[in-house]
Amino acid sequence: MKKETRKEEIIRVAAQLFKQKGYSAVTMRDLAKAMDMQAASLYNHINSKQAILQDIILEIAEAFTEGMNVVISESNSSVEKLNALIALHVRIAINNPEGLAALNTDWMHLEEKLDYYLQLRNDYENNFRAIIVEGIKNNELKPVDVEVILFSMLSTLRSLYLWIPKKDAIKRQQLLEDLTTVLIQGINK
Amino acid sequence: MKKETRKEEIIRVAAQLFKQKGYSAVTMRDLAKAMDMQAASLYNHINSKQAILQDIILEIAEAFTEGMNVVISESNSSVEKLNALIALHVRIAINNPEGLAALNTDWMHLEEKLDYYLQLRNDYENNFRAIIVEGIKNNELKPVDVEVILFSMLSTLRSLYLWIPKKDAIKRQQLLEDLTTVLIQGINK
DNA sequence: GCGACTAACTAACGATTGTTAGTTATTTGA
DNA sequence: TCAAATAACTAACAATCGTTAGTTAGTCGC
Repeated sequence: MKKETRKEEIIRVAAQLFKQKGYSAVTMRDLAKAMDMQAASLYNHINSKQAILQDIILEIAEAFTEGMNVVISESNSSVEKLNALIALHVRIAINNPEGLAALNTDWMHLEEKLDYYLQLRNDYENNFRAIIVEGIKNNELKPVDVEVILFSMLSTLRSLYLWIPKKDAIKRQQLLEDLTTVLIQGINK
Repeated sequence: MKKETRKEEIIRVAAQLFKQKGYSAVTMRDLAKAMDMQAASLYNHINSKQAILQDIILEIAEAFTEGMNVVISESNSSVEKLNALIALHVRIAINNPEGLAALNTDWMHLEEKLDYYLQLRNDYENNFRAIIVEGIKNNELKPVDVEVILFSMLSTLRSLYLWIPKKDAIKRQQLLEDLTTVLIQGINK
């Protein structure tokens, strides 16, 4: 475990504040107070407020892209791939719920990096959609509207950051199993 | 169809802007420009920026509370109640996706009305949870962790505002049916 | 025709915003 | 031991924020 640099600490605390109030409502003076220093001192470590947001969001977006590539290349059946994607979302949400909050609610405030982020997100959704289409085609999944399945799964997986912090470590292990049941098998008996 | 007052028009346009950038990032001058007037002129019709947010969010929150009461009093089986709740969310999301965006992402910026909103939301979630618990108890639903079912359904239903605007009127009718299948029956064949 | 209402305007207010400049104290590596 | 790097500070900048005051032009009911 490498020791956290001052810059990393600022970015971590910033992500916590962004989760509470959103990027736009957090001032550099808010962040400074949470770090117990003056606002101007922050600039010894970071370049701008915008750069903090980019750091937080793009790190996660790239982790999703990388995870998707692993899933596509390593998993076999469509349901296996979907299971692996659920696990990917749970893992990232456990590791960094605050960062995920920023990604989900403040991505539109990315400035120069907005196009890059949207490209990563579109690619990810297209890969996700292709797995579902494949699953329907080879008779693994019910022939329900692809967009509805995609929307339902992504909505749930993208909201994990809101719920995971409320669960203790023990229940988090059970979460992956239960979530897979609900999303794949349904709840009707 | 009653004619829209100037105040209602301002609130409707404000909701559109809030959906795009979030409450904090929208300035009164942004809103004025979208209304093709000066920022100061807005105050002939509304009391404050905060009052606009309250109008938007509380109207929807109260519609959900009312809808939940109807569902509880009128539906019979637990699955019927869940079906009715899905329909409730779809209906509200079709009627007012912009307002739902504000409710979902900017509720924490409610000031005096924050406690009232949180009370409505907690009551709603508790009612939703009780329906699921009842469904498991009377053997209508699989005995999966209640919180996971609740989380999964609410995440999907609360994200509807993001997806519904992309669908045309014809596909929206099919949406309710497909969504019910996915959320209740699952996608595995 | 006239007062009241509606709905816009210009000008400006004090507060807050992100950020820069310049300085100082402490810690570290050769 | 001493220069360099680290990390904080005070003071202040121009820009923008939500909002108020005061005014004006058009519209409606009597």
